[in-house]
Amino acid sequence: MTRHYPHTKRILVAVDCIIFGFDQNDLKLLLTKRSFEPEKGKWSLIGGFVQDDESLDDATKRVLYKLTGLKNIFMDEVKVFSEVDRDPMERTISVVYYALIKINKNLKLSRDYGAQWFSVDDLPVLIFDHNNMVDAAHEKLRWMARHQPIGFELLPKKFSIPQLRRLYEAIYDKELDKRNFSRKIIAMSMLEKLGEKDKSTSKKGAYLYRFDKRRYRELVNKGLNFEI
Amino acid sequence: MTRHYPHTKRILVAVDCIIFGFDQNDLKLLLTKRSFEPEKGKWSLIGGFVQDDESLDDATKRVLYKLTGLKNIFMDEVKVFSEVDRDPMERTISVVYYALIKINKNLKLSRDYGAQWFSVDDLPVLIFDHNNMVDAAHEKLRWMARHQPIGFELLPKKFSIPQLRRLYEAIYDKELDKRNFSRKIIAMSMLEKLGEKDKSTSKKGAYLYRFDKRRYRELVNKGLNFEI
DNA sequence: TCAAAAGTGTTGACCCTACACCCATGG
DNA sequence: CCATGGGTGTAGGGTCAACACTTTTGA
Repeated sequence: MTRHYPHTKRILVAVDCIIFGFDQNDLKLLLTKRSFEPEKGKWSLIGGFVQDDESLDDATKRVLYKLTGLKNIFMDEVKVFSEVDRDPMERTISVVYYALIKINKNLKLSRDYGAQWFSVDDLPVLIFDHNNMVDAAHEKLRWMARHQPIGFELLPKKFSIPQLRRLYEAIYDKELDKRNFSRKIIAMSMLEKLGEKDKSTSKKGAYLYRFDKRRYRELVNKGLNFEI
Repeated sequence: MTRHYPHTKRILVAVDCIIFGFDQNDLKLLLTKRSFEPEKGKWSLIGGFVQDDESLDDATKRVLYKLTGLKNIFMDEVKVFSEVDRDPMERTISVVYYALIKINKNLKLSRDYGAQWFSVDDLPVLIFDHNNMVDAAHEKLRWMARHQPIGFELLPKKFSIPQLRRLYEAIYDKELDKRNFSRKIIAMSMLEKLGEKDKSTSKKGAYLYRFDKRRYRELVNKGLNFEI
């Protein structure tokens, strides 16, 4: 015997991803050319319908993997967009995620989606309510970056303090005092200083650091609360 | 011509609400006896399926109204629960909201749901993943109450500082220094002091205040950031 | 008159901000 | 040798936490 809840018209469930990356000085996000109707050919977020056998997290991982070839991407739910007419073709609710990835030469984007990086403050018009999704995701990113150590997800494993500062300046769209910033971040003692220097942005070179996740967790257990 | 996206098995979309209330000293939440299969008769969150013609917010408002008779309840999305087998009957994803209401003698709960208030730290076992939903909602409430002035939604329009403090003590499950607390909250100057006193909890009586939303917005525009 | 809750002030520690100069080095 | 970005120290103000006693009044 198969039992069912009472019938309602079908509601499709989708996920859409705001994929952030950081490229030296700019916070960017990845947009794709929509490959199917409606609005085929327009700029849109990457997304997909949730399948029978997957949770929303699974669906998001699948979508991200197909585009970037990466697994274990940092991702976080933002909110659900569910206005009745948001998709003109059929009733679809969409759960928005943001994801953080490291832009570097190893990153090989699938050619299938016509994906392109855009600076967050110079975006094209997107389909449906996708611009609103971006706004919501950006706001959540700012909030989370301030209170959780997620900024490191956007940087290479080894990074310099000035690089980290530029990242936060890009996220907050605000200049930060370099002395205060480095004092604060070092005082949290969750960074491991490496011997090497990064000379790509200056002649003197800047010391490289690594985020020490284990140490961070210890500190949190001792009552540290991260805030930048 | 009707166009459709490719077919997938139907996924039902539901909302579930964690309704918080504050009763003098305790943070409570409202549970109902489930009235349909599966798990009929067990304690559960109040919820409902999203209908064709409503957004998630609409659905949540409808569910809250049917139970409490109230409109304009404060509510906020927490996250989506979407594990494939979370509902044994049929694939259902559920969007969790928390809502804040004022418990008082005007509150007339519908008799249809067998609803009952429970102290947040003395809850029964709930159906499905509802206990996890409560945990997620409670965490979000703590977070939000610290950073946004939502605590007032749980108190009567007129309230005393000690009452407000007891509320925050209940939310954080932590004692707060009454001198520091009242200094801090008054310094934010978003409360309007009224002439009257509340004598229900002491012989001396405590001055009543009102939250001044307009003033609060002004302060935020001037760069205040609320934090308790 | 006493019990019970409300109200109030001070101090020291810490943290945050603002600010300017020297260092290292590749070109 | 000089232009460029990296690195560092200090002082003042503000904020926060810790702490105890007086006030009011109903019972």
